[in-house]
Amino acid sequence: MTSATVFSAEGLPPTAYALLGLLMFTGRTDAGLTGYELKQRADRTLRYYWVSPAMSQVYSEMTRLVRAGLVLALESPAEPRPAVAGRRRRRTTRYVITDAGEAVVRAWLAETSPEFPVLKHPVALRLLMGHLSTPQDMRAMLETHLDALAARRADLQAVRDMLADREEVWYPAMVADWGLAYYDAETQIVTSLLDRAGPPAGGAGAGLEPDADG
Amino acid sequence: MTSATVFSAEGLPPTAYALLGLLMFTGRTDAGLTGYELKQRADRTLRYYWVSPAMSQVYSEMTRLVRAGLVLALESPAEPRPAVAGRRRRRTTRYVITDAGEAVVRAWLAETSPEFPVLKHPVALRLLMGHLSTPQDMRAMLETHLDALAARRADLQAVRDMLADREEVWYPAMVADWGLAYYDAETQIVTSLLDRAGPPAGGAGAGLEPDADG
DNA sequence: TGTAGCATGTAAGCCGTTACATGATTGA
DNA sequence: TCAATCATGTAACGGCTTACATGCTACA
Repeated sequence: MTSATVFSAEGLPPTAYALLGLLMFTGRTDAGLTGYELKQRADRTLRYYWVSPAMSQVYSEMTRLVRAGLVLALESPAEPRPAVAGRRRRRTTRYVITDAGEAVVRAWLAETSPEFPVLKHPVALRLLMGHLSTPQDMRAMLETHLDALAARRADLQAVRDMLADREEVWYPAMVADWGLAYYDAETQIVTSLLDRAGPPAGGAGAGLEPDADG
Repeated sequence: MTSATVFSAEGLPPTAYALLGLLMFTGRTDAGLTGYELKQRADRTLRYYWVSPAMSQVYSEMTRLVRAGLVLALESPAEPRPAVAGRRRRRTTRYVITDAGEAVVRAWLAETSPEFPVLKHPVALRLLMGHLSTPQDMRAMLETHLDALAARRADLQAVRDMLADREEVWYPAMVADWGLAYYDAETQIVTSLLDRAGPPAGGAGAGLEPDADG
């Protein structure tokens, strides 16, 4: 229709689509989101299976999207004096996705296929070099990782609870459940690695086995 | 001991430690590894829980590490004529980790603690925005992902088989098993998501449920 | 009055990728 | 002789982060 539809659907980094996607939940009918709020949403969603971009990136990405006509920046209409007592008047930029923006997200979803996931797992990376450390230290590392995993899982569970069974967020809830199952699986796997017998002889003892000294 | 031990253990990107770690397997006693071989090792190990760096990065990283004294670049001693018939004579740079390099890796392992893993999961990211697509398309995406998962798993299984039960690679085998279990878990989770009932009403039908049209 | 949260950016810089360029060796 | 693999780099650039800078509002 408009010339705006010509925008190349590629050329945008995945994080841009992620942010556009977040704007599709509240940014359409409502007043939109501030950069700050966008970052908060990201922390509660993207964080678990993507990356929560830095504040500065949220802003620079919004600038880019506004320039591309995919997002509208609403300088909020002043409200010169505090309208309601005790209510902070907000004079900030609120971002709203445009029709062109929505079209771009839909096209991206429909016409491109997802790459295989990339995992950056510092614990696994270090375990690979276990022979440079001690079995005790490797055990400790894995146990610490179990704690971190539990903490993360609790965070995500809180998010999941917020989503309750509201239908608008059916898919986000689904993704959250995916994440929970993922953390559970990783917990099981790491636990079983800890149970596993240590490296064969040679080394200083029992490997990953809890040292039954004495 | 030597002034080389002063090298700041930080300041190196994780990929540098990963590459140093790879050099610790063969690069110590043997003739070392070429950049090319290093990349191959990375493809068989790092790839599954980290990132397999581009060739160009392998070289630039080696350059950095050589400059830092953590790696030795051996310009191979010529072998002017093909020593053995049918055997390619290699006149290439082979990289060997130095004592300082080994110290740095060990210090990194012992003194720094791993960050929480980061997952970049394009499939989950798209599923989050499922309401912008059709349940059918989401189903198809997840099914395609299952195929990709199976292919990846097979690759990793092949790697695991190569590691057999050789003790030098006990830890790499452990990490490979971790990866296999991880892929299995993800397969289960995605399968269960596909079995799950679709989004409640409103939308055009049965959600993720296989459409029982007619 | 001060701190915490809200809000918005700029600047510098590293990590890492793709694209490009080059050339030797092996085997069909 | 041609293609595939081995082998090594440079250049340009993009994404994303950290550090820095600024200022307002709410509340204790």
